[in-house]
Amino acid sequence: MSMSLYNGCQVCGDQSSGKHYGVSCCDGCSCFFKRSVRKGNNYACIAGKGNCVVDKARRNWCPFCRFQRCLAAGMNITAVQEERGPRTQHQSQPSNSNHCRRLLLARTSSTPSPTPPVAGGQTLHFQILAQILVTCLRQAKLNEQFRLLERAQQDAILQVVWSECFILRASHWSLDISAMIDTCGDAQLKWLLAEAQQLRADLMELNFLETLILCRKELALNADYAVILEAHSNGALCSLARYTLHRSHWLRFGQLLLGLRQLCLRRYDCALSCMFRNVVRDILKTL
Amino acid sequence: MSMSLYNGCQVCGDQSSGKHYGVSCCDGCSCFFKRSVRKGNNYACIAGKGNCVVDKARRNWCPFCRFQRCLAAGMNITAVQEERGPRTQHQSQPSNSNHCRRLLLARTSSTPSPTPPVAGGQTLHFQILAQILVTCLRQAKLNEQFRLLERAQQDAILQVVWSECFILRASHWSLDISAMIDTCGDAQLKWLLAEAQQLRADLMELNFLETLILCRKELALNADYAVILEAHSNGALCSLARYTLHRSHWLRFGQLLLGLRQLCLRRYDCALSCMFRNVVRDILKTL
DNA sequence: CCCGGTCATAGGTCAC
DNA sequence: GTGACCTATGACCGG
Ligand SMILES: [Zn+2]
Ligand SMILES: [Zn+2]
Ligand SMILES: [Zn+2]
Ligand SMILES: [Zn+2]
Repeated sequence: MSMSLYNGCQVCGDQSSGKHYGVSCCDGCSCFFKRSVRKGNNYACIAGKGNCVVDKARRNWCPFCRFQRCLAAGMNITAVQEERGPRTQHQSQPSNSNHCRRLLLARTSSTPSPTPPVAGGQTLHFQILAQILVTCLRQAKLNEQFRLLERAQQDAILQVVWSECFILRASHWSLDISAMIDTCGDAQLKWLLAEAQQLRADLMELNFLETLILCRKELALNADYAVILEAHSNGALCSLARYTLHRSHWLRFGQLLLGLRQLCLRRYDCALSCMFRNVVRDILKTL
Repeated sequence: MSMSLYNGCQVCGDQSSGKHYGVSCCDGCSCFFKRSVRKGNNYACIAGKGNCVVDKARRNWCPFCRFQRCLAAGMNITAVQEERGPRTQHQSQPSNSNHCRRLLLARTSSTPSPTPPVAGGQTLHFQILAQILVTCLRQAKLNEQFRLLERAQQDAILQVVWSECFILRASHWSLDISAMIDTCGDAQLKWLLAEAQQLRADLMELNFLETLILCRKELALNADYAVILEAHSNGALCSLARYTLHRSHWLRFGQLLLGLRQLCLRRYDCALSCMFRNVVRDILKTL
C-alpha cells in the first residue's frame, strides 16, 4: 500500500518517476497531462459514463477518464507552463529566465559580483526594470496594512499580484520608461502603463489602491487571514471613499476602482511576465 | 545483404519503415502482426505444409506462414498493446475547435438537426455550458447601453469579455452547474463562480455590473467610441452608486466594483477558456 | 528535482 | 483484410 503511494503513479499505478505538477506520477501521465492542458483537454468519455478503468494497461483507452484521474489526483493545471519554441541553439534569446536570474542574483546579492560579461541595451534595460520591480515590492512590504501580515502570507500574495504593484507604481515613476519597454518589445505593457497614468492618482489614492491590490481575501492562506484581509480591504475602501468624496466626486471613487481591473496582465506571454515571473520568488527571498 | 538487414522488412523483404515490435519491418507486416495477435491468430496454412513463400508479392497468400515468419524474425507478442478507444475526432484538420464548432452549429442552427452521433458525458455538459454561454451573450446584446453600439464594436468587446459575462450571469443561474464543471475538470472555474456568488448581487446590480464589463473604453475601436464607452461606464457607475447607497451602504458599492476584478480569468488554459475561446467568434456570428 | 522538448514507435483510419 | 499515412505516447535528455 505504502509502496504504491510513494513509488506508484497516483493516476495509473505504473512506476512513478517523481512529482509532476504536484503529484507523484509516471512519465506517461505527466506528459499526457501537459499535452492535454496545452491542447485544450477536448475529450469525451469513450464509454460515455466517465468511469473507465485507468491502470497501466488501459490508461490509453479513454483520455477523458485519464484526465479526470489526473485532476482527481490533484495535478495542478496552472503548473503547466506556456509552450516554448523548439529547442534552438542557445545564446539566441537573452530574455531567457536563467539569464535574467543570473543578472538578478548578481544585482541583489550582497556579495560584490564581478561585472557581468554580457552587455547590451536589453540587459541594461532589464536591470533597470528589475530595480523598479524590487523597489515596488519593497514599498509593498512597507504598506501600512500589508506589513502586519506574516511573511508566508505576504509572499503568497506578492507572487500573484507583483505585476499589478509594478504597473501601479511604475506609472508614477518620473523616469520615462517607455523607451526601455520598447526595447523589450512589449506593446501591451506600454499600453497598461499609459492606462494607469490616465488614472492620475495622487500619492494618497495610490496607497489606498495598493492596499486593495495587496489585501485580496481570495489569496488568503486560511480562513482567519480571509477575515483579516477583508477587513483591511474594507478599511481601504472606506479611506479611499472619504478621501475622494472630500476632494472631488464619488464618480472618481468608482473610476479608480474600475481602474484596478486594468492592472491585471491579460496574457502571460507579455514581456514583463516572461522576464520576471520566474524570478519573483528569488527577489522575494532577498527582501 | 546489409541493405536487406537495415532497410528491408525482415519478414517479407519490402521496404522497412523502422522497427516494430522489436524487428525492422514494413508497415504491412507490422499492422498484420498487431491484428493477428489481437484477434487470436487462428490461421491455418493454405497449402497445408507450412512452408509458403513470404515475399512482397506473395505475403498475403498465406496468413499462417506470414505470421510464422513474423515470429521467426523475433517479433515480440507482448509489445502489442491493449486496444485504445476510437478517436473521437478525425477529418483532415483535427483542430480541437472543430468538434466544438460542429456541436455548436448543430445546436444554434435554426434548422432542425439530426441527433448528434457523438455521445458522452462531456459532450452533454459542453452543450449545456455552450447554451449558457449563448444565453449570456444574447443577454449582453440586449444590455441597455451596449445594444446602442454598432455590431463590429460589440463583437470586438465580446471577444474579450465573454468569459466575464459568462461567470457573472452563470453565478446567478438557479441550476447548479458545479457538477458539470467537475466533469469538465476545472477547479478554477468552480472557484470563480463561488466567488461571484458571494457578491450576492441582485438583478439590478447585476445589470449595472454587466454594463461596466461591456463598456470598457480600452476596448474601443476608435477615439469616438472611447468617449461613448466611457460615458456609458460613468452612467452605470452613477446608477449603481445611487442604487446601492439607497438600499445599503456605499461600502457595498466599492465591494461590488472590486468584485469585477475576480471575474477575469487569470489563465488561458482553464477549462472554460479552452472550451470556448476558439468558438466565441462563431457564436457571435449566429447572434 | 522537476520543468521543458524530442523522436522512435506505439496507436488508429479509411480508400482500396 | 490490407497498408499508406497520420496522430499519440512515453522513455529519455538538457537546463
Ligand atoms: Zn501513470
Ligand atoms: Zn471514459
Ligand atoms: Zn513486410
Ligand atoms: Zn502457408
